[in-house]
Amino acid sequence: MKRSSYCGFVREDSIGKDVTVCGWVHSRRDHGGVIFIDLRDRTGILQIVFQPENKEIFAVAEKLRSEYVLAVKGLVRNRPEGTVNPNMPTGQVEVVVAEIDVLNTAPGLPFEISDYVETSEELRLKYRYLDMRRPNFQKNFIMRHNVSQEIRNFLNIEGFLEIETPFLGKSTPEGARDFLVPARLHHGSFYALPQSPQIFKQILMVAGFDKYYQIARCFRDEDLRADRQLEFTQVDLEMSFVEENDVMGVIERMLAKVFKTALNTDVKTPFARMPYAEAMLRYGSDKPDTRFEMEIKDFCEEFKSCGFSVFANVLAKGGIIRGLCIPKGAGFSRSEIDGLTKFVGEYGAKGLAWMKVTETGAESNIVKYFKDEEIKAVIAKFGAKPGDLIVYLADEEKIVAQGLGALRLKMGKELGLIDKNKFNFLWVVDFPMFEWDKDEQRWQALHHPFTSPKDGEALTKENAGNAKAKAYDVVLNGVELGGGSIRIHQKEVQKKVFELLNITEEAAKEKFGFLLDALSYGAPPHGGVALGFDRLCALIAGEESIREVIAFPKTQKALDPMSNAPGEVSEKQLKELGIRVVVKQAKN
RNA sequence: GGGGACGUGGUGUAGCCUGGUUUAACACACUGCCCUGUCAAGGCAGAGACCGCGGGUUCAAAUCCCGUCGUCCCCGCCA
Repeated sequence: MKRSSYCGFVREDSIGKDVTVCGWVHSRRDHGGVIFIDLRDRTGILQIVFQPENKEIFAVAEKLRSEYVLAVKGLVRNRPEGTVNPNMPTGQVEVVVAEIDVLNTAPGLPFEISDYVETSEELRLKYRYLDMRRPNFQKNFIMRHNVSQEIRNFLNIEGFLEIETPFLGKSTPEGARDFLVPARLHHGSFYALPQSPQIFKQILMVAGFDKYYQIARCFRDEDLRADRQLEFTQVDLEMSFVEENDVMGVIERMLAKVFKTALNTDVKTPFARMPYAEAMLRYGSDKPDTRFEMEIKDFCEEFKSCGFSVFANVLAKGGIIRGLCIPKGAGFSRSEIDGLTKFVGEYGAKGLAWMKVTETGAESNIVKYFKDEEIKAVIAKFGAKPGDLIVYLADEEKIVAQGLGALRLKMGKELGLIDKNKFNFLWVVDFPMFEWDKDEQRWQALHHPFTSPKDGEALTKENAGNAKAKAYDVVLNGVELGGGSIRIHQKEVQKKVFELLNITEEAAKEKFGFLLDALSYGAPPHGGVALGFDRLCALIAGEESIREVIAFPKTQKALDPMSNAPGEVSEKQLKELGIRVVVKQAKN
């Protein structure tokens, strides 16, 4: 039997015609005299009917079980009056089976294939081929395909060229841990899988390809999270003879197109823009979720001469005091507030000061240390109402911002302040060039070492902390969708940046001398951006984890329960690679 | 490297705090039978777990303690 239609495509216009459909038995409803089967393929579910008049076929139908694979031929007809199912796209019609081929059978399943039943992550990954049969999952993957095609179409029309860059490259000194691949022909040497196509795409600009893109797999050997996998996909692009606005404009138009196609949502362009410093102050994050207010406020001024020694000491040491007003939080119990304290402790905060706003002022165990006008100033700054809870962190700026930022998000979620139907796009701009690494006592590139400073920035040790970069991150609903920058195209500027980063000339030459060489041969001004494609798809699908939009992801411990990767290899393989010692992890 | 949550028939959970009256309960799935219009079908009957694994406490452990393994979330890390 040759398939004439997908299940999901059999609609009213097929009524009166014969169709042949193929698929899996999604469910079977045996009424004794009539048997219904929901036949499922990637396009949807179609009801097929077996009636007892056709004894031979009816006997076959009685033996069908979940996930058997069928080909059936029959007449499409309107369902009898009163039996139309308005919840199904194909609910108006049904196929009366005249011929059937049972193409395959299946044993009892390890879990139900249903959008209604949650199964443990491990089982789902072990039987990923069954997990992926779930209609929601299929929908996610069809969406992912459509989004990637929309991106390709858009970029093609805008004049971008798709060019592939190598997976086997050279290990780079900064950034994430590389995956290494031993070189069989050069014992003792290793290729590295790319963390991103960054250097290659810049060299493509030097080569004159002007507008490049690639939907590229990237690899980072770091610990996994709900939004991080060892390998992930980036929409990577780079352009020549452009400035920040040009690159940002491409991304805005592209994302607007994608959201229109995928969700029929109109995205307003241009996106809002917020300087990095403002994002850190108001939201305690470089990827603010602006779907709800509850902003952080600074109280260094209000408390500069307060009588609370904890605050005074922090200020004296150059720290800061900021606070958050939790609406109706005064009802929190002491242990709930202890929970909040523990929560901000994860971000390095040593404590959490708090006061409950009352009709007359505020109350808590520390209120006595403050003057009335200090408390009034705080309440006025927040516009706080009686019944609200105000919490403060006092510490070095990074800890305060991160702690309150995380607390803001947690409270926003728990208090239901977030409108899930909103898509708030935002550019975070004016990033600093460098960030001081306390542990290593040196400047680190906030973005990457090829990021151009703003015009006229002095690249001196004294100004390193103030220098701003031509860098931009695109944020959606508190998720960092991607980021990019205008790159350094002049050798002299690059040299200065390396100096500040403490990368010696030799080290720079050794690690990416080929990029520096390339830049010296007439590099055009250029810049680009990379978007996390998995994160984008997860947001569109409304999924919390990118695993829901990746076909074969790894577990949190970086394992694949289906293939059992990673696995041991033979002595012979190791010998060929010139690897002599196998270090096995000790049992304890 | 660190913190937290979870682990009970095939699946999802309850029971665990306050150990014994649990022959470990419920729902879904599964098997058989009934049923000619269901669609997360319905009815009846049935099979199926010694409670992740190891050790300890106790007269007695799914329940308390220690360890271990696995899954997830978070911090660190991810330029």
